Amino acid sequence: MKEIQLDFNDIKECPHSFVMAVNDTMNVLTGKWKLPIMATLIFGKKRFKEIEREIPRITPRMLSKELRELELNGIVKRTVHDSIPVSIEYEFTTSGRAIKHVLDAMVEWGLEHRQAVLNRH
Amino acid sequence: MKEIQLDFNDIKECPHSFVMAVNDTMNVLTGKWKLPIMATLIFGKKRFKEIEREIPRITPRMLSKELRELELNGIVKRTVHDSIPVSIEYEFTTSGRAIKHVLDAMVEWGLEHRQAVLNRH
DNA sequence: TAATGTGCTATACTAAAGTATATCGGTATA
DNA sequence: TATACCGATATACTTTAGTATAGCACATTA
Repeated sequence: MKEIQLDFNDIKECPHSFVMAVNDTMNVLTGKWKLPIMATLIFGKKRFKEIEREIPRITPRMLSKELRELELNGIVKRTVHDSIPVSIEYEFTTSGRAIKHVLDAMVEWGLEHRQAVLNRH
Repeated sequence: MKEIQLDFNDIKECPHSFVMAVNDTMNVLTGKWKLPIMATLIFGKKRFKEIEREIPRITPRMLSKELRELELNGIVKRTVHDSIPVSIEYEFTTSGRAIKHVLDAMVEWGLEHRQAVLNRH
């Protein structure tokens, strides 16, 4: 996982902590399968194969990779149940679930912007 | 400019228009220099060289490319003043400026999330 | 015993994003 | 006349992101 380092740092008038915050958020959301994966977890815990089945063209490699990134970023919690056989569950952390507010803002702006663009033609 | 097609479509429970809205927003924000460029335009119009000077390591190729994308996406307006020599100015569209609400949500979540992660250790 | 499900990883590849460097036609300035 | 600023574009390259395909250890079901 390569952290995108937006070269924002040198731009005045914008607190450094804000820049870092936006970078953090972008790093969480960037990646082709991040949002589909999060969408599957909205209504609760899911197992690897469940997520895989719900996202049509994803490969296990990508699912594994993106889940690991989400876990490292503290968005998703991975729990190993030591039943036989072991089952493994993925779910949002509290902080991870809160990213919904960002998505809500994106939906709102996206809808408005699409209208604005259409109205110009 | 390649449109990221998040394969979100097949996931039930989420209106298709919402998915498109989030995709639109992500397409606008994705790209290493998009946010730095937008940051320079917050306080008003700027010329190509002004933006270039304010963003330390950007190359003219990338600035040109990202500005063109922002223009195509209806975020930024490009105005050619036919003075001699011509000067060209870039500024936010109304709809473009409104993306600030999304950035605000990202700042808020980013700050809270960073705290949440720190508190766990 | 064979086939199937679970939760992955390894290797090799293609495609997309970003960088480096040079150049261009016009205008203004020394 | 030489130099520099403006707003870029062209070509070639490297790096990162994503895909394709195979396989593995273990357990269950037929």
